Amino acid sequence: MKPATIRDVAERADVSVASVSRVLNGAGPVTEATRMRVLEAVEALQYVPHSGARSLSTSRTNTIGVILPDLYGEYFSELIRGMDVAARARGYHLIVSSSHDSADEASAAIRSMRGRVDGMIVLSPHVGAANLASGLAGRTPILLMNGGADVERPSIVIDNHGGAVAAVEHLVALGRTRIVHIAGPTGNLDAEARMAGYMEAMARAGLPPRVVEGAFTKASGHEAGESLAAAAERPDAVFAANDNMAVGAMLALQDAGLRVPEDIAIVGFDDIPLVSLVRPALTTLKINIAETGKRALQRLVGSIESAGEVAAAACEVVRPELVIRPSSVAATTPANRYARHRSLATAGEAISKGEHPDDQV
Amino acid sequence: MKPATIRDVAERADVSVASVSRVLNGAGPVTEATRMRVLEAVEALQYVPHSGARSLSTSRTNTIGVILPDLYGEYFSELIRGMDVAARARGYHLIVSSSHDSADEASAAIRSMRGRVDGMIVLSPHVGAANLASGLAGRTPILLMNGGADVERPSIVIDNHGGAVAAVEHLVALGRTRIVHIAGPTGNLDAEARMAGYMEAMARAGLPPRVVEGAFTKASGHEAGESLAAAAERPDAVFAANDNMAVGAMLALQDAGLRVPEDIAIVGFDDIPLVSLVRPALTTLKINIAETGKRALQRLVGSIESAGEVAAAACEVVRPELVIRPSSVAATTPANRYARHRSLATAGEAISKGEHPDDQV
DNA sequence: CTGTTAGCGCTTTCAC
DNA sequence: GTGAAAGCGCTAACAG
Repeated sequence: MKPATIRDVAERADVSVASVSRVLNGAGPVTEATRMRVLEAVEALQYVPHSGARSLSTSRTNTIGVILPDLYGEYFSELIRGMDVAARARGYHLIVSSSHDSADEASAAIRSMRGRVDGMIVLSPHVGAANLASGLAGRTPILLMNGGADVERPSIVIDNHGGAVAAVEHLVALGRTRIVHIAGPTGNLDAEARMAGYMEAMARAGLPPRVVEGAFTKASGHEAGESLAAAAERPDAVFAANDNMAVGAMLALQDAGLRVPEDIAIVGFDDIPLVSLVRPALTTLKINIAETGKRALQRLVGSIESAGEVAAAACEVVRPELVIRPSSVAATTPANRYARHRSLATAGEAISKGEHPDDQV
Repeated sequence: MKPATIRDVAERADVSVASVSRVLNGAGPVTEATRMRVLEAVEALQYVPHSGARSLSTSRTNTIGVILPDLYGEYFSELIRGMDVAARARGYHLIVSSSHDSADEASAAIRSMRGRVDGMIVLSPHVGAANLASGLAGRTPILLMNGGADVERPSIVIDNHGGAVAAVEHLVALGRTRIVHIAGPTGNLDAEARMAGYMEAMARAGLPPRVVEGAFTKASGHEAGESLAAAAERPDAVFAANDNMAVGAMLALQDAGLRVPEDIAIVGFDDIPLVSLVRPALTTLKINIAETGKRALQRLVGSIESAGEVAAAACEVVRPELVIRPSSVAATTPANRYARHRSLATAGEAISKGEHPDDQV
């Protein structure tokens, strides 16, 4: 008892498969009479077109693939959410593939998507432009989001350098002088650009740079925080390469008895939803993550549908915005309990405003 | 300059397409000689099989669809992460579809997956067993995770009732008597079961129930918290139907000047990563979310590959585990600063242990 | 307006 | 061992 095919429908409606196809796709002329007959047959047979077969003949899958290095944390889920919204609005499906530990795995994943997607968005830092150029994806349109400003192909990059500079300048303006950077993993282009921005801004401010390693994870931030707390010369500010590490570091520092921001100010990067829920809420460089994902998908679909026209193979830059929260600037009122209230109010506000529209189980 | 097809490879290797297929699939006998020739041609032509076409002839897509109501927050991202891990381990792709506001939309999404997936995991609360039964998905194997313990078809459900009872009993054991429940959205089976558990446990304890509405979102929890803080008779404990609402409520209550857990204890449900990062960390009913997602995928794939054998159409139950954190039980030491330390240490511990393996940008 | 037919790219009997 | 050919389900010319 297999599902009905277009042929079954044609038979039952006593028309040709072509007519059925026409009716179903709203393409081509059809009498109202046949139209009805077809629809009735479709109904009776519970017919649903086989999209795989359709793809084969149209060579369009209405699916776009997303290659991620990982699926942990809010950064990626926000990104996917944005993409999903845009995709569904344009009638596309999303096929996600993550956890590629090596360049080989990522390549394999990309390859395995051929014939399955109309284009893909690639975030894997392992996948260099070289890999892609080597025909990995064949003629499949690709949009890069892996931090490398690639002038040759469509991509979206964050202005990491500018963001980092803004972070440091903010801390310097606050009078902090011993500003440490918790770096992201080496090899990650976003991480490296943030570090470069930090170095440059520090140099410009005439301050000695100090970098401790991190891996973009909360755990690595926590470790970094512990080492800083135990260090001989304690910093008075931390600029972490992403929010996860900033949160991890903050917990470790607080754990060590330091007050944030009085003893040590903290600035993160990304503005994941989490940062406005921790205490104190984190100052960070805000990227509208979901919006960026949405934008990425729109651009990709645009270039797919314009089918090779002006491919607008440009590199779009997203400029993060400094959002100041209590982790760097204590409330204006000196009294400590007021500071606390201030911080809570801030977070509360973010929530009720629906800034991060929220989760459902 | 279109991508090479199997025919191109056959031509170049001077063999038949059948042989190419055999070599590539490792099926059927082939001389080492032709084998080499084929592989060489594949290499030269950068040939990658068109999975769409393969699907059409094998009627297997190696893709499973995931229908979600939403994509907000950590619950779903953790779930997807678990599924993705399991999927990739078994050679499957994941196609996600979310944001279905209505039953119709969800149905359409399910239907549009026909011919595209080998099976699907459905979480949309809108999709009742009835809809599914009416052939929506045709013969496509489905695994339900929408809270309804459906004995007739494969599903995974959380023991919401038991979890809720455990939550209330925990609070009662702590001596709390004015325990309020922040409920999830009506119509959501998980939410309703949690509420029922709450009611039963309260009755059993001889305590008057008191329920305030919520919607599983942080914002709704925040609102609920505000109303509770302003209420005439202030509760001394809150059991929220999920962690998001618990966190939202906690922020509102703290905002209103209440101390957690001294003035009011809070218990959530789910154990999303976030809850061990807020202050105080939240007591909650832990579901190993990623693990559950992994399990769901494994079961589905199992039933797909056993192709109708003992379909094990059972309803599997996941029992949440009460994890006690400082939001319900203050540290043993009376001094306040110690309590603070305790709470931080707890969270720090969770991080460094890699309980929530973490994010990368 | 409608039916016929030729593929889309691959797998898979079934002969040779 | 290998090749020829028949589809998988659908769309898209091209005739009628």
